[in-house]
Amino acid sequence: MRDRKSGFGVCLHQGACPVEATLDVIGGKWKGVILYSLLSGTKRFNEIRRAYPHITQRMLTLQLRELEKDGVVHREVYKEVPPKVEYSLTEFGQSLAPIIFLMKDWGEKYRLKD
Amino acid sequence: MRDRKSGFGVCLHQGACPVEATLDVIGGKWKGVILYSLLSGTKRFNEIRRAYPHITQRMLTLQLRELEKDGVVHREVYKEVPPKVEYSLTEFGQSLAPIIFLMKDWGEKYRLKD
DNA sequence: CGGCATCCTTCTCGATACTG
DNA sequence: CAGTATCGAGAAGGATGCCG
Repeated sequence: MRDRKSGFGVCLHQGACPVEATLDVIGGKWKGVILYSLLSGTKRFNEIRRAYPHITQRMLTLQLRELEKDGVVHREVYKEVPPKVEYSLTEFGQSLAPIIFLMKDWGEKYRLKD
Repeated sequence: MRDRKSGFGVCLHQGACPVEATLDVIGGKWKGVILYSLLSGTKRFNEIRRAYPHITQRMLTLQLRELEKDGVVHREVYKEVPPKVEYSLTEFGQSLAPIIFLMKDWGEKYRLKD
């Protein structure tokens, strides 16, 4: 599913799995948390890192790049020293908010079920 | 995230990522579609296969087993010849319906954006 | 600060073949 | 019909080090 180049296109044109199309955007290993943290506002790279220390720097970068490529996250680079990069949701990304919030609610409600 | 044995427990007890808890349940490669197809009612194994021919038999089995383990899908085996196995959502699984539907809506709305 | 490059390990997934 | 078993390729992910 994560394989946008091959599998996803096929999936889309079959017109049979809109759910997968959505999961393709938000289903990455850390994308849920990243999007969730950006829902509360623009964040710097290390702000997100501090919020989720168990995400490696590499993974955070990679996932953010994919989210950027999918058009849900905006990356603003300030040409300063030291560098400053801010991430925020695009308007398109905001359209995912209801889903993220529902997932948050569900997770909070049932997390202890196990 | 898929790694329930190590990562998930940690995530849960940190109490910091309810969104991940949800994605852990529905974020598997084919779980979205499977759940979506079960929302419209009980299905036999090969019914789901026919609906999504690009899911291999192996993967369908594996994903269904995980969903069963998570308590969202019920597996009913009829002791007949030939065998008959029916899959349905548990009541717990039904609680995911709003999320799945939202994801379906989003996917339908934005699938052509690329 | 916010990365990227590299190496290396782990895991996922598909293909194929076999079974009650 | 509804699986299970096994193999192997490739992707995902972690650790580490370097850079503007």
